[in-house]
Amino acid sequence: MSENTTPLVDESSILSEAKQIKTLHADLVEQVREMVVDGDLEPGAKVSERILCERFNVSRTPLREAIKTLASEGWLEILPHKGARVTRLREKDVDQIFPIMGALEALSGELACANLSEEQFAEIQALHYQMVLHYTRRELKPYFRVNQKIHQKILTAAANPILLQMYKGLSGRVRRARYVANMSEVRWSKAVAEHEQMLVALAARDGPALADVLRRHISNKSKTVKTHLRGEPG
Amino acid sequence: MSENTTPLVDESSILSEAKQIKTLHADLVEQVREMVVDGDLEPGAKVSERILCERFNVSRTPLREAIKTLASEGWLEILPHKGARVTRLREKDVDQIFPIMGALEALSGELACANLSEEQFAEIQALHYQMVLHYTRRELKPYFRVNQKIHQKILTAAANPILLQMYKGLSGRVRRARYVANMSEVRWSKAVAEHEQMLVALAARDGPALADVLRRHISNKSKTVKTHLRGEPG
DNA sequence: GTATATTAATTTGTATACAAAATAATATTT
DNA sequence: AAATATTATTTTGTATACAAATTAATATAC
Repeated sequence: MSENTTPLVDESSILSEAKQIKTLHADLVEQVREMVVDGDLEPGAKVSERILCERFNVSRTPLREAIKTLASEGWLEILPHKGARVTRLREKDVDQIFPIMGALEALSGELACANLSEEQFAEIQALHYQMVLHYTRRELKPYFRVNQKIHQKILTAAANPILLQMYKGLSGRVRRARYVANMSEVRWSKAVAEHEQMLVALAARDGPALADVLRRHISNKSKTVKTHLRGEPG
Repeated sequence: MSENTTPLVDESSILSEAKQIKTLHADLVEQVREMVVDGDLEPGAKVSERILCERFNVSRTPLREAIKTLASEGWLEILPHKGARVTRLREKDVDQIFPIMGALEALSGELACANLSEEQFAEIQALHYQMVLHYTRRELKPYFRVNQKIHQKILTAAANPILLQMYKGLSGRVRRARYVANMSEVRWSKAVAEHEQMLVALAARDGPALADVLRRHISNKSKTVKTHLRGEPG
């Protein structure tokens, strides 16, 4: 509800609320991941161990462990003896990732409909209208933020932490591309229309319908991103 | 992650000789993962760094990196300052994992139907009949092996390496449970019937139909595994 | 004898040290 | 001057060393 929450990637809230036991490794995974998500480390950029060690005042050991974890999560690519780079999103990757996100979102829709409480629905509904408002004002950035929250809520309502984790992994990898890819006016209006359908399906707890909308929604998003990727030089 | 998915280093595919570069980290990831899959390390067992270092004649540094990677892949759980354990499958996990596998398999079915060559279909068909033969002879182990191969072939035909990778991650986590869970006679015959339907759908390149069968198939499998898990003490 | 407290041993977490490979810089040849 | 070879520097990969926390063992109290 509060606006200061930077979106996405805070599994700590799900996994363990109050954990005093912290390791540098875990911290570094979180922090470096955030650097990638926020664009402090741009796609394709080299991830220098020395630089990051100095940045965080740690030795190479925990940092390297973090790099390995982030590589496994798909954020970084490791080239043996040449170091790590931020994974760059190619059209090929978009082709692979979006259908998977579609399948996972569709599943989340079905599960959410089965589990959704009236309270949760009300929350999503509120976010929806908030998003529509941003749309009418053509406020892209806030629109995106609320949009993300809605999808997050649905994922959460699905009550499947593993599903949520996997989705976040994929979502993070395409996040920047999604954000950067400006939608056309017509596409934007269609996206909002799709969200209207989501709300209807959610209200009726119609799992298959919601799954269908979500799949179409993300498929369209994929097209937008790909168009944008094509327009940009590698 | 680094089994037979497409290499992250796409430029090297042209040069193609640089595959010989191996790091201890990558090797260890593979070997320890295999130990888990093969049951050399049983679910819930503690993964001692010292033991494994001695086993593979390596220092702790690359081994710990491997452990972090395997934890990220879901094979191990790390308890800070207490070490790593082989992830134990609880009924809750089964409830979460199988629906996701269902969604991913369904997607793979759709994609496979879109891409499947006659040659690939013939291969799957051959495996299918081989599997049926094992069924008639009630040879459970070979049945499972061929079964796995069929699903693997479908996944491969989907031509989506990221999808394959994610599926393998989940599949590995439930592999032992699947294997150990003896099917009842009636369930086994139903499973074979489902496989027949898969072949029909594949032959017709009917994506939705195949997706549907795969989803039902894995849903039934889930029930079997859960029943078995319940029968066993935690 | 059981339970708690204290100490010793092991194990994990992190930092440093050294080896090997890759990159940058310099020199050499044409 | 361009291209190649050679050397120096940096960076990654691995091993070792030390610190902190956990587990085990021992001692003490009841």
